[in-house]
Amino acid sequence: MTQLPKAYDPREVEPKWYRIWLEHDYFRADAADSKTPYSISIPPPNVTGSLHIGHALGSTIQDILIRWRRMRAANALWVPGTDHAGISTQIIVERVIQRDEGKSRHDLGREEFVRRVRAWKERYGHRISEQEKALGFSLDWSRDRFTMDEGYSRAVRECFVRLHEEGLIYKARRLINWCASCQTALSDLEVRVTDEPGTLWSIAYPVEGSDEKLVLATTRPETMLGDTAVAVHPEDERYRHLIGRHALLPLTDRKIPIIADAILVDREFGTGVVKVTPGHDFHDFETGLRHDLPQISILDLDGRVIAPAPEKYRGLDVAAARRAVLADLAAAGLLVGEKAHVIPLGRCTRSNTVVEPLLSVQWFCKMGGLAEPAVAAVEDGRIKLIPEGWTKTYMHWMKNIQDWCISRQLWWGHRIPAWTNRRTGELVVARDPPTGDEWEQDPDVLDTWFSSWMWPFATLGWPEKTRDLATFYPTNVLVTGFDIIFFWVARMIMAGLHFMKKIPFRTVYLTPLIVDENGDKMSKSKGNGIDPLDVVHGATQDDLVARAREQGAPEAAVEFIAKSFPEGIPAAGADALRFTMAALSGQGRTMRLSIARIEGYRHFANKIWNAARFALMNLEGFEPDRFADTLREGKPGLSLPDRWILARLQQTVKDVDDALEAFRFHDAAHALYRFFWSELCDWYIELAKPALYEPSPEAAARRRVTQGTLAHTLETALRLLHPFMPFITEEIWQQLPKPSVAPSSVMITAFPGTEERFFDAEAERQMGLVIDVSVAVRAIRAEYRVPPSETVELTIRADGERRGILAGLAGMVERATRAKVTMVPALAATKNAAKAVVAGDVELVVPLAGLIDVAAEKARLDKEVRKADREGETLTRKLGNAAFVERAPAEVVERERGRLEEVTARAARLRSALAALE
RNA sequence: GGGCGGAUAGCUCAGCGGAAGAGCAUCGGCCUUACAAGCCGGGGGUCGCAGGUUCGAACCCUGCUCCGCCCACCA
Repeated sequence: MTQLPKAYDPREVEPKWYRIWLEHDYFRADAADSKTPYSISIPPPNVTGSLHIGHALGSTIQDILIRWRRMRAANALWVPGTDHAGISTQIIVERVIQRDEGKSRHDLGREEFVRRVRAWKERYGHRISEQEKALGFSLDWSRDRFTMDEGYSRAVRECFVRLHEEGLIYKARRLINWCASCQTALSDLEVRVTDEPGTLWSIAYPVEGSDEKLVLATTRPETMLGDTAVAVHPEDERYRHLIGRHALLPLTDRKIPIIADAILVDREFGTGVVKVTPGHDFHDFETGLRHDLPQISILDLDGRVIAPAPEKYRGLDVAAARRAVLADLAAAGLLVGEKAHVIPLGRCTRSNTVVEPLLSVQWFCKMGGLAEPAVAAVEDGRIKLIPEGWTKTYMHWMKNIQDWCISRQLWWGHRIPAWTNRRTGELVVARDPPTGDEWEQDPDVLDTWFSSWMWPFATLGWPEKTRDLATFYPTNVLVTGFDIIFFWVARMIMAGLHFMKKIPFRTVYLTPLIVDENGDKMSKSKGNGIDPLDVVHGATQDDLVARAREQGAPEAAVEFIAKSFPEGIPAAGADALRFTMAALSGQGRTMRLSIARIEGYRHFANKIWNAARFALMNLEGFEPDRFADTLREGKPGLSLPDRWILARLQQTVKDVDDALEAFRFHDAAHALYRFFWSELCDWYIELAKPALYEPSPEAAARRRVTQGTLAHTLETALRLLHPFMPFITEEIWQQLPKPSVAPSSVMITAFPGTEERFFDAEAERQMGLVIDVSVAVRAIRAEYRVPPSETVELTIRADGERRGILAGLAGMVERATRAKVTMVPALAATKNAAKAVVAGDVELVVPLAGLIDVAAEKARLDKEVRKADREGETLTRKLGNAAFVERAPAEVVERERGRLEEVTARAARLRSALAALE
């Protein structure tokens, strides 16, 4: 038999098996296979980034599903890939070039810059797949996709052109969110609104041809230079007479109309008057449309004041312009109030720059019509969101969806397939460039999400009618974070239904957000993030600090890292990390992760390892084929522990399968953990030892059956565990003696199915009795500090059936408690003994001459009596309640009666034991 | 302003209508020939607060208090 090392070391085992799995092409799916397809497309990570622990969570869950289904004979396909991630990639590369060469992207020029980003992608793109391999993910690498590879780019153009042909994509001058630092338009979703302290100024606008002044409040006085109206409420008596007249816009020579607009004014600050700046405020933009007002832009793309604002302000940035305007208003006596005010301020989610609403010509996609079928698909249950609570969030957003600004003023991305004729100004949207020199392509690129919303079908070959598409679309599950429900999930549903006429996936499983031990979101700038590879391979404190510095983390983050990991991170292996992910996945919306937790499951891996070591050391002479036949014939020669562990195993198979079916990964993980550790290791293996160690020829049959049960149980458990812990299960499984028909890898074996015939209530009842008795005796031993090496006398008094059962199982109790058991029909009174009562009226007596402190023993028994009495009282009261007996289900009443009987018997036995001490 | 989560043992969380649970931490005893990354045993909770429904509530309903997230002309 093979000798395994004493402690499990994943470092060599894991890469070895991944290599072998790849060599055998086990991850590859065949679209022509007749098995039921089961497919998942991985949410593509940013190609220039590296996986963080959140990816590890989502992908572990996907791999569990894929491996489980593959073992359940599905044609399982998991599509890998990466995303070009427009803005964030461009920013990263720009920053690096600036740092290393002191050049901006404009210094390099568009073509060269894009070439550089591609080179960057080539250099770092492998990092993600290396991480995914280290974590054991069974992705079909032959189908690896990138959102800017050639085929995908074609799909994006096709999508754009079709939507344009259908009139769903249009170009318009609109107010959009502009980030002056990224120099691009942003969608609403890329703007984060926060409440920030600001000031509310009151300004007086003189009324033309009158001494009256209109006082209005604003948090953005500089935008007054772009005002094109003043609005009052139509019902407001104070101003009704001014409607239709004009106000003299201070600091300018313009006069602007006084209009009535209930919608706008209702929302304002209570003065009853509102300035209207359609070029710089979303509400005002709408108001401007309602009243046909001119739209004036007084800021350029860098956020500097431009004409038609008066000459003296031009060139100032927003802050400077604000100071100048306020000073001039004050000088003119028109600044009449100022107070602190909290204002909601939009900031760019990438650069944190304050976002400026700017008038700009952009491409938009009409969403209303696309959203309708996507709402219906979720409403009628064709697509299910898990946890269900997210459905409402999805619905709300979808039912109020706005048109989507899809153009971005970036260089990295899918360039918009639209060309303008330099001579005629004609605009052409087409799959391919028009011929001739006079055509100039739109300089803008598409929002990244405009390519990723096609992910589930574009990765399978769309727009071609591929075999993959026919077989694997729709995919079965989407596993992703809830933070991108709007960005991505909702849009994929819309795109899938629009282009494929079919939902893109049946189930959306939304993972929790991983936060640190303090509940803070993990981020590079804080330094509280955990790199999955550090968990897998381990890292010293110095490693962690050095790498953080190298990646340009702020000094505060470096300090945080040094403080958080004084001992570094111990190598836990991929399996332990994966199991942790599964076990913690049920934690609502956030999931706190700490190294200590992962270590707990590393211990579990070691436990599995050692159980296997034990088995392999004791399976000599075992013949798997023969035992397989034996099991098929029934359960001949199986001992109680054999029958019991096989029953528990079946229960676990059922629990795990049910849990996976219901996407309850934590339930599955806990069922496995409990079974393996608390049942297989703590009880079965311990009770199996005598049979395994017994060398005599007479015991050979017994030994063979025990070996068989142990091997069978372990092998089945490994298959159950495989989706969670693929490496260690493979390593052990390969070494276990198996029936000759077993395939070449555990990953292509059949996932265990529930076999009803192994359920065994009687075995569970009997083992329950052994366990109860053993636990009680161990407690006595511990209480009186009996040295573990010392054998104690144990007298058991039980009646009827229990007497028979326990007499038969005395050997097991002896083994579990290091006792010598004597069964008696009646107890003799003794003061030099500790007593306990279990299972109603089974009495246990452990004589401990010289060790018993009568007072202490009395106190111990008294405590037990009181506990039993309390329980008895509750039950008596409950059963004395006529309403309960009448209305509660009969089986509940029956159970409570049984409990009362049990507790009453126990109390009586304990009392007499107590009396014997008097 | 609105919506959605959460509040259960020292910590992190399961349980979501019929006996309060797990892991970690803690305390005590053990190097017992698979495993000290281990084994055995113990302590620890008016299940956020107040009402209600029910024979029965940690669980369902109503209100309240804290904490977190999301949306914000649309909630």
